Amino acid sequence: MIEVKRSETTCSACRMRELCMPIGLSSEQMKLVDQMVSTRLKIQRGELLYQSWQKFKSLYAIRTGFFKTTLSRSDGVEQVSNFYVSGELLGLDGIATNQYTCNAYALEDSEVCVLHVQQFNDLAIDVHIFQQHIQRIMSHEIVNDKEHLLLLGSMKSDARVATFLINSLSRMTTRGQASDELILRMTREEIGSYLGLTLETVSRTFSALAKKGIISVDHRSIKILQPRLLHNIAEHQEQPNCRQALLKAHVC
Amino acid sequence: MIEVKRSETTCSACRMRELCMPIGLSSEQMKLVDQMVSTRLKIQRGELLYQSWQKFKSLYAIRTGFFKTTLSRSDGVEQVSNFYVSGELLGLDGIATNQYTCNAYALEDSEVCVLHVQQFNDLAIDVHIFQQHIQRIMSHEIVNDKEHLLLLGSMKSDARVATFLINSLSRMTTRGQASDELILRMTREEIGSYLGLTLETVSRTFSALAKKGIISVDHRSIKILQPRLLHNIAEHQEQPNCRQALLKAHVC
DNA sequence: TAATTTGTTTGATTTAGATCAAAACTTTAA
DNA sequence: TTAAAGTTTTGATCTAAATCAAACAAATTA
Repeated sequence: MIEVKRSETTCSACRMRELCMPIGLSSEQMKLVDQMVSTRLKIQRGELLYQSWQKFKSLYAIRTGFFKTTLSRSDGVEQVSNFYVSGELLGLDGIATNQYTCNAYALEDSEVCVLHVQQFNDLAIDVHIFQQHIQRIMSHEIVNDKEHLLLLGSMKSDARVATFLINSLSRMTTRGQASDELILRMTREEIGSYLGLTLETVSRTFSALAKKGIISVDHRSIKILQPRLLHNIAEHQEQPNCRQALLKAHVC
Repeated sequence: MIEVKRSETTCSACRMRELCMPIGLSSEQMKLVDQMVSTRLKIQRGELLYQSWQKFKSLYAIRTGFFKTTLSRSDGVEQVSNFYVSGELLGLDGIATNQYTCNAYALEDSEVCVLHVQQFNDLAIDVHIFQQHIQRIMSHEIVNDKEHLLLLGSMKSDARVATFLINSLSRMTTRGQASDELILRMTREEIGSYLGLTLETVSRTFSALAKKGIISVDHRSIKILQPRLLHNIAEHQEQPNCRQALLKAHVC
């Protein structure tokens, strides 16, 4: 009876199980996971899912929708730190200090599965494989952040924008149908903040790429016409610090 | 007998146990951890501990010494992604993909405890509390990376340098004796790479801070004379994107 | 429907920090 | 001890990207 009830209230369509938990749990263990992710939450465009300094209570698996996370500077300005699409996990930054360290906003009407940390901990005691999986996801987050560090620390603006387009596209295609078209869910300002650029520079770079015939831009719909050339631009990161490149790698 | 032997070969002086593993393991479990960290490795200044794309075999707890990790750009130039002091854990980035994603260099003669991943996994099955602890360390790494992202994405050069000095000092003092003096183990070029600046800008910023009497610089020894003012500079991050600050936080 | 707000593009100008250059200082090697 | 290599400082110049500005387009709201 509980079984039947759960099949109604549970995240059965939630991609959590397929995407985030594709590992060998017994059906007994899987039931526990199901119970854990049974709470859903709808959240509207523009709303805050959680906020920096709030007590860490849950992880959130995105069922549908689109999110950005931002980091708050001491002067109150927020810098976009990442974008998250359906199937991805929000809130991992909270584990370290039991407080969230960024703010998560829905950029479109979204639905998430709530994984309460208490249930999560209870479960983890039994299901270490689950915990190992979370560990893997966290390590992935570290790897992503390092890539982003590299982008912010040493790539010039057109390489940053090109990298952003390539990554956005591949993220879409791994989660859905392959395509050369990209629907951006965020503003130029949010892209700029994410890439350490102003919105004007982002806009100008889009225009320049379009003029060269590498992409076509129709408001928030971007078509990648010459992926090869776009990759070249993303990789052609000799400036700034060309001198250093020369010294160390004998390039330039 | 094994007990006695272990006390000789084991990382008893290794701060691993105190610093990285200060959690409630039974003495039985602690024995397992001790066995696991019993392999030590000496590594000389300038040498590579592990390298990007190598198979992930171990985590390394720094016993003594100082390390930098670098990210490799596709053109071969390396950007410094972090510095690590004794008591900290190297190699967490390898868990996600079973390959290291950065290069770890010793900046001075160092000694590490080797945690072989196989032993590590076997142990984790028994000692989930250990695994939880690793999880916490990883989450901390994520939090640190996010802070670094914020620095690279939206702080101007003097705030970056001030933040670097403050963080370096606090990292030293948490691990040792409190002091207002800081011995840098890395070159200006490495600091610049870490902060997304050129070595000249780092040097100029040091000189400017010294001229103002906020710090004093004697080659690689830095004395913090006015920590209050240094904090102000680190936090005074209104530029760049002053307009955005104005729009969003009504500052400037 | 017009009115208002929000987001985007493009142009002109400015500037923080990069680049280039050279001298001075430190460390290591011979 | 000198030599050679590596590191740091400081100055002059240049440039990529920020800032300022204004027109325009899209999305919301009245």
